[in-house]
Amino acid sequence: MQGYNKYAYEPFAVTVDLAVLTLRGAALHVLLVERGQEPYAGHWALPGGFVEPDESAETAARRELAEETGLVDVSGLHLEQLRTYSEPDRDPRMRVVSVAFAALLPDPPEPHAGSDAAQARWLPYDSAGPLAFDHDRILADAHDRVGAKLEYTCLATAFCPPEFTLGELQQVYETVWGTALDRPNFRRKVLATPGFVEPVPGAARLTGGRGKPAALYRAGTATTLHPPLLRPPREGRPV
Amino acid sequence: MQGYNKYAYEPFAVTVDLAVLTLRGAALHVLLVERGQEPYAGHWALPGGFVEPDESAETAARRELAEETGLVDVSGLHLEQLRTYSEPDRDPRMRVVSVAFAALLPDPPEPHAGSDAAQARWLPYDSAGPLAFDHDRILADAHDRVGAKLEYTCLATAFCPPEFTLGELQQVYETVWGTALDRPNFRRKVLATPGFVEPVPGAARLTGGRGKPAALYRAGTATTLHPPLLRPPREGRPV
DNA sequence: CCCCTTTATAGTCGCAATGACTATAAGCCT
DNA sequence: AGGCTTATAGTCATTGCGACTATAAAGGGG
Repeated sequence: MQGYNKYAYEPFAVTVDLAVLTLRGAALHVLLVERGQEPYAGHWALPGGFVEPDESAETAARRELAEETGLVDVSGLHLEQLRTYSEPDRDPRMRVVSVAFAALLPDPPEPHAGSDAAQARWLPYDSAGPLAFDHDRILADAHDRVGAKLEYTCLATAFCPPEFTLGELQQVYETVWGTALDRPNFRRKVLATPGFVEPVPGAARLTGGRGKPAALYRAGTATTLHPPLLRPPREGRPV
Repeated sequence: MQGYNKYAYEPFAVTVDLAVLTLRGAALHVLLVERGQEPYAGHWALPGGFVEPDESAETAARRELAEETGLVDVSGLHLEQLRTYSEPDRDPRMRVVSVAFAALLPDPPEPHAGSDAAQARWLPYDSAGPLAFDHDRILADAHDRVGAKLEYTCLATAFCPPEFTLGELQQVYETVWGTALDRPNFRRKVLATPGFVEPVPGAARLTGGRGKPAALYRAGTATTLHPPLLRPPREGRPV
């Protein structure tokens, strides 16, 4: 970066790509848009767009998130920069460097088609088939990152509405990790971690359907979990 | 990213910035270059440079790493993408988006001045004063990331030469975290983690200086630590 | 040459965290 | 009413880990 001038560099297009994740029932879903143009016309892709001259990648990502989901207020949503994808051939048309983000939503709204008139919808993570460009890789990286951060941060509450039950919180872990957790142990662990969740004071209870009504909790003030909530170790792991 | 054309976007300059970290004795050091030109002439900055048209950010970072350190073979060094810094005003001259990397070196070579004829040297992390641009932030983020990854990955061996003693490995943790660790407990934990380190078969021993010679180990095949090696919790942490 | 310092390694003890499990409570459904 | 479902309370044994003691193997200074 010493002594460069305006003409010493090659200009790049800079975009953001978003892996917008949410839980629908017991399945992880991702927001995808259908491409209308070549390349990859007819393929599904992650939503995204260009970073404009006066905004940062974070600002651009939040703007795109609002546009694609149709949500009015996205200020409270968790948005996390994943990494930047810059392989020279990742877009066949031109040199595009993309800053990827993961966004976590509690209650998924029905998406409306973006300004580009492309179709947008939620697809289950497992059946999000081959995506355009390197978006399969980005989506997998998003999943890995979120799964890892569940272990040692309070990220799971970002998937939950403002007030939630411990069962819903456990469902987040089980869905993202793809493993079942013991309910009493999960409960003990969460409640023993200071600042993870705090009970809603009024004896508020929510009855969603069957079974005994559960107590409601809010996200606490802590951001990290000490000690972490480790996922059960995989069986076929190298010894 | 639907239906853009060549002229629908604003071109950006894309650079890489490197936080090259190493251990000298018992202190964490970072490789810095002195800027010769405005802005921030005379200030220290992280090494870096432009991404060229035919290379990815990772390739550019490894190329810059070789140039700045003078090392011939940087293929075995750990290079990790941190995040991308894209605030519109982070460079007063023009719009520059920078992909930041952390690089970990075992034995620090004496740096030679880069092609820009700027001065380059190792500085202790703690006395790496105010840096140019947003490089203070980048350096702090690199330190945070490395400290966190020591907990749940085998990253510490990236600071060590091919063969090392457990005392040297412990020194990595103590230096990066800034805390003292109990030696027998550290040893027990490391040896109990399958794949973290493996003993050098020949009864090889290294006598660096005083004390009983220590057994030598190599980095194992594992990449993650299960369960993690947690750093001692800070005292004044919110309850 | 002996002792002292330094570092490595072995092992002990007790508490805290956790996995596996049982039991009870409180709602809905038929 | 009885059974199903989910929430919550608690038990028990094992593991992990922090704190600590002890022994071994080197070098250095009188």
